[in-house]
Amino acid sequence: MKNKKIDTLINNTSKKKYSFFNDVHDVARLIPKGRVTTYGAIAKYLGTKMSARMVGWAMNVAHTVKPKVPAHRVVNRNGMLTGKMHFETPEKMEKLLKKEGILVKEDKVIDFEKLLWDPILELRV
DNA sequence: GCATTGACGAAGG
DNA sequence: CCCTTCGCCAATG
Repeated sequence: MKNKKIDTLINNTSKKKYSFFNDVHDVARLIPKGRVTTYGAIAKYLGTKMSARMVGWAMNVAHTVKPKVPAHRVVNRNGMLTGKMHFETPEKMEKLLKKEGILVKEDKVIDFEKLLWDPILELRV
């Protein structure tokens, strides 16, 4: 299986280097409003299933790339907002999520499984 | 260039 | 069922 789906979806055939980060950012930007996904799901989709850490690392620079990546829609496998502290402001993440209709309590996403947007399921061609 | 660390996740105790 | 360990790969010291 190849990651060509992403390339096709984004039509990103520029000279841009296809790095893991870039892919992560691309997938993250494809997350529909009001939905969330997990680091593992993205990693899995990209083929490096076991390296969910790298996804998180990519999120660390998510706010530095041109089109800001909606990192607030990415949570860990428990649906917990583990990365909120790494945002510009910790409150930003929850605020954005709630703004999109996602309920957050105790740093956890309510009905997380229901809102989960798995790229493997949604983007599979 | 080696060692440590990480917004994670699965498996083992 | 909670806690620890290991794996993964890139960045940083």
